[in-house]
Amino acid sequence: MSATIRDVAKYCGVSVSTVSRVLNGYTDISEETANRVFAAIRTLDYVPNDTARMLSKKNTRIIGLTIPDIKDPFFSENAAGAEKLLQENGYQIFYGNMERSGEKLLKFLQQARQMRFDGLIITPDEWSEELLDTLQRISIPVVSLRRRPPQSSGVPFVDNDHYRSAMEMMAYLTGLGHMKIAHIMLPTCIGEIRREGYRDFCRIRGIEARDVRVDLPANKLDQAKENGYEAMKIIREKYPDTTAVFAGTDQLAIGAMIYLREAGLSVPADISVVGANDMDYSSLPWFDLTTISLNRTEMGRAAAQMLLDIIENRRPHPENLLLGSTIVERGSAVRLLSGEAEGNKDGKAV
Amino acid sequence: MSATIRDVAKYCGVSVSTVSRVLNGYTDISEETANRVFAAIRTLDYVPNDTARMLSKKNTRIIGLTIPDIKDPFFSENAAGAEKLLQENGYQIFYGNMERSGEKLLKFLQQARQMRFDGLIITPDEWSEELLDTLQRISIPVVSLRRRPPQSSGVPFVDNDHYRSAMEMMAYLTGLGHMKIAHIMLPTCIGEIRREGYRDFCRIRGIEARDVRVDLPANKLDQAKENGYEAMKIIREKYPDTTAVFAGTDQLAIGAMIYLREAGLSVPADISVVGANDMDYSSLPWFDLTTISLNRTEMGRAAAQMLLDIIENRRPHPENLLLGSTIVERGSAVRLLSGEAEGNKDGKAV
DNA sequence: TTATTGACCGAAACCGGTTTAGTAAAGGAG
DNA sequence: CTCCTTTACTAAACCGGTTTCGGTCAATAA
Repeated sequence: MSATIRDVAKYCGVSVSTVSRVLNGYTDISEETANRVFAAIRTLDYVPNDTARMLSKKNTRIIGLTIPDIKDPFFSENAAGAEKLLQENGYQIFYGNMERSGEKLLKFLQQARQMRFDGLIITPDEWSEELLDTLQRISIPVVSLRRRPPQSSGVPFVDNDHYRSAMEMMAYLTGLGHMKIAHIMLPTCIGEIRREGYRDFCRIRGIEARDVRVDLPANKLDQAKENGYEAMKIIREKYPDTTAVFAGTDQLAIGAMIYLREAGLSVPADISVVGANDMDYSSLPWFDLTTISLNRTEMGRAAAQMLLDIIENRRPHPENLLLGSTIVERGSAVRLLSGEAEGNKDGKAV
Repeated sequence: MSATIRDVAKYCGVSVSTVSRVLNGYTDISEETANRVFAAIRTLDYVPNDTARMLSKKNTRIIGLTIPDIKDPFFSENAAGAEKLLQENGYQIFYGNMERSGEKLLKFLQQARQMRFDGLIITPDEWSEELLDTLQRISIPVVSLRRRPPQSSGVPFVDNDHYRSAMEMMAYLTGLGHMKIAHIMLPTCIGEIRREGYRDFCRIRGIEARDVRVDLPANKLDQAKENGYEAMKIIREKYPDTTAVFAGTDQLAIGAMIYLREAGLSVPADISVVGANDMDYSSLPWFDLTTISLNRTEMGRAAAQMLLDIIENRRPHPENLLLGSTIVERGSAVRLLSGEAEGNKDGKAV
């Protein structure tokens, strides 16, 4: 097999500990010895065995990061943000694809414990009792990304402030003169928060709440388009005078647009449509979707930073983090023509 | 810290080796002893330390899998296919995001060697000398996915037969009566193979080759849409009588469609457009793109299978694998009206 | 009765690193 | 010249598993 540290030591006539110290950058080594060691390492093509190092150092410098669904549109940028920061700090990321399954998450946590990961960034689809128990037991620092744990759990999280951004989007739409705004909600944690923002805004401004909930099975979230379609159909039947639709995600918005297209209605001339999350094809001229843009890279980075702070004990009681977002104005939502307008016309947010 | 195997042994008055044997399912253990051990494991909440296990077993049961680019549209399904098979065989996957960088790949291989991965599935964007050298040196079984290594390297690969599928697509288009078919090529390995198929088909059938090469920098492959747009512009200028466009990927096709839309031409009435790879939004009614569909899950699975065969020495000299593909007929390419048709009208492939 | 066999289990070496505790030699202070 | 530091290094324990080799004991065969 490949050379070990003892081979290196023997080769240049020093002790094993000396080689180890050279490798770990200790300063109480003469330059000459260090050079001999480096030379030996080169000629023997020695590569330290990380599994041995992990065992004796009692840390792995591996962070587990769960992906709720490998097609999750947030995943790539979230991961990129986290990975960059963690790698700068000498950590590796071990990704786990959960496929929207709570069981796979529990298995992953078990693995994390066996492999002695130094930390975890998780995005669980639901906070079951078993999950909270397991998190308690494994005693690995953990932060939740994009999912808010029960307060009692003590698990810190970073998320976007979806409540606020829903409010802002509604303010934007009313600012354009819309007062009959429907909402398509996805039955997820985030979807619920957004609807909450939508409803509260409606209540405060005294406009009718027209939210439609689509009931995707949790493992079929990729069917969002089909569900946006169905939801739009319901909206047209139930609230035919709706002038704007605020969809819980861009995918739902596109689904809604498919329905509208089939119904012979054009966006935004006949009806405005906005989404949330800013998918990469939302900007295509066919959709040109006005939407809520989240800084996904920053989110990943923030979660990683929080985790590092916990691991390195810099922050014993981490506070949760709610990040802001911005509305990217494109062409799918326009000012309501005066004839149809019924609300305020100040054109500004509340 | 958490309990060790020695704690368990002490707790139930047996030797360490006995506990180990129980854990590893040896049969020379009395049922009574095994039960005592299991009970102890439960009450002590013992979880074996995988880093120690890896060290003594001299294998990690970890497979490294590189992702050329975290937004790579093949990644998710490729990974899902590989992961399923590997997990069934007790392996974990360690993903590495290469961000289209050859240097990151080399670093990943270094890591793989330090961590003593049992195998590697890689998708390198180019086969540099250094890469081949490193692969040679690390002595970890490796298979290449979606990239054909130099024959001399001895690295086995699995890929789709892009040459053949390009030919099939051309046969499909000529079958629809098109004889003036342009091709948009992406400057990648796959792009080159597809163009080869396109050109050979043109030569064999005696039709003019009208291929346009777009020159994306390798790290900006996500700008495919912009480049499809530019390429389409060139095609319109250089070959204005073109009746069908075969784009090297769906993204290029969409970019071409954006240009056509701006130019006031409609697809497929004025011009047919087809793509390749079948992205998930290619089926949206706005595009309804006829394209080449590859079985990406199957590809990942095949690569994993090949790797397992190598690792377990079942196949000392693995053969490369070229998978087939199918054309999914949608609405973006139609039969050329007789008035415009100039070629054969048999409506079938060559 | 003795040898053989098989079931069950333990002692200790081993995997390849890190780390602690300590030592020899050289240099400086008194 | 002795004592005290420093410098440069080493021996050996340790991390927590696996595995080899062998031993004990009871049952069976000779």
